[in-house]
Amino acid sequence: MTAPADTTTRTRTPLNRERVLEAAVALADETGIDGVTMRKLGQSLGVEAMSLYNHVANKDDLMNGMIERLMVEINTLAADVEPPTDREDWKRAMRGRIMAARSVMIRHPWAPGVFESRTDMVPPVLAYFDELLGIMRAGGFSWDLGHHAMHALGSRALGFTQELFVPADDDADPSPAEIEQLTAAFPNLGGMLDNVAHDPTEDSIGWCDDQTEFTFGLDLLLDGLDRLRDEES
Amino acid sequence: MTAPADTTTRTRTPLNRERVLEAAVALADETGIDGVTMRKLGQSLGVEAMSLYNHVANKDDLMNGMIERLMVEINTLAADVEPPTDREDWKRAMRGRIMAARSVMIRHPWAPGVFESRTDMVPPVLAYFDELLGIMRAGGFSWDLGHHAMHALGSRALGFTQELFVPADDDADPSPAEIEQLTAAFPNLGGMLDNVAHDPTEDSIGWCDDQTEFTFGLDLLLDGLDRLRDEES
DNA sequence: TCTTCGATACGTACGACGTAAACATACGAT
DNA sequence: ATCGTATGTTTACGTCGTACGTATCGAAGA
Repeated sequence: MTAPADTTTRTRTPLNRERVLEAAVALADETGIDGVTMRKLGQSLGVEAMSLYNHVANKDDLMNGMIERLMVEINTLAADVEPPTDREDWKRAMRGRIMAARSVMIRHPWAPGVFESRTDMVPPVLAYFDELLGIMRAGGFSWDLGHHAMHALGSRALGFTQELFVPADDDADPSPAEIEQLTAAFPNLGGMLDNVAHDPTEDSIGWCDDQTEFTFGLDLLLDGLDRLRDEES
Repeated sequence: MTAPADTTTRTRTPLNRERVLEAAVALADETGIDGVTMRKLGQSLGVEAMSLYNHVANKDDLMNGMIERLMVEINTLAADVEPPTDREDWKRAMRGRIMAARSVMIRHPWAPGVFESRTDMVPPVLAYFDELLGIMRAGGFSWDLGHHAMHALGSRALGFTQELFVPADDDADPSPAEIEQLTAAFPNLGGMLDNVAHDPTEDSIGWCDDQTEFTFGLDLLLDGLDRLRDEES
């Protein structure tokens, strides 16, 4: 049954943690996070599922590793953003780093969900937040205000916010009949749908221009924090 | 084997969707959302797992139903919050409703996770958002600004934000050694830990006073929106 | 009163999942 | 040449969601 066939002809590329995580990220990009099972991940590496456990403690550890990889990606991009040049420049430096994080999140749509499900303190995540906090400190924030600021930003600091409604895939946009029904039951939401411009040429997931909404909320917070910082000093 | 024993003595209380959802919420409250499996839910109702499918299409539908129940709870509380009395009163009315939502989320700690994992438009959720939007409209918001506002608030409108780090349960608070290590590697985070007051008498999950941070972020956004509304008119 | 039928509950079964345990192989240092 | 250690395989267990067929029951019609 098991002839020692190819052991001589092919020296197997050795697996290691990095290759496992890389494959996991790639698999998640292709098939979504639910497509990442130990069996399928093994398959994508030409290996049995249990072999993965030599490089990863368990599935939780695998997820943490995937996050770690993303964070390295983010921190690399963030390193290209100019550090603040003076006390008033904190907002620009911060915004740049957050938008860098966001660009990575957009490349890996499964990532926000994984981040949300995880509560462990992964070092590269800490490094990222430490840098944000450092920028605020350099901008004159008190420890207290900086602390509040991190909470106020929340997941926005990592470049994502909860998408309220992602329309089901079966028909991307709601039909006119559905809209009419919705407008009747919920007049304010209906009015909004009628009156808010939805430029279909923009690349937007569903109805709203993600980028616009994200920066709107981000700037609202950053401007508010800027005002508080001024009052503080 | 199967004597028709108790069919005469006991008329079984009939199951229905409402009872199933109620039991599911109770089970989630007791054992966490992962404790809610079809088998265990059936067990808690004295019924086989498959019987539940007579009242619930599938597990997804069950989850939607649980959310629906929570939203009814929220909307009931929100109905007690005075509607805005004049154009300037929008912030109070909005804040009250959001804090009502928050009180429900705190009673059901599993709820944010379920909300985050769901993308369907459950009617009572729409009703809630419709009401928030109505309050803003009554306060003089344009459709556009109201729309941006909902995005800016994000999950905060439902009374929760992503908790960045929930310390592992094994030891609730990090040990001094861990803190020292962390401070060394991440000076800004370390400085914050050293300098931010953490009143242990407050009921706070871990290090930060949830309520304080939540209202801080919420007010930051509401104040910023108020300023934009003023500029708009 | 007896029959019939639709709704409801049960029981069994299947495939997928994470992973424990025992085993096999390969490799670098002695 | 040998032997421990790191790595990959095989088998198996328990749990999950749920498809499918059967049994039971209350109410309506004969």
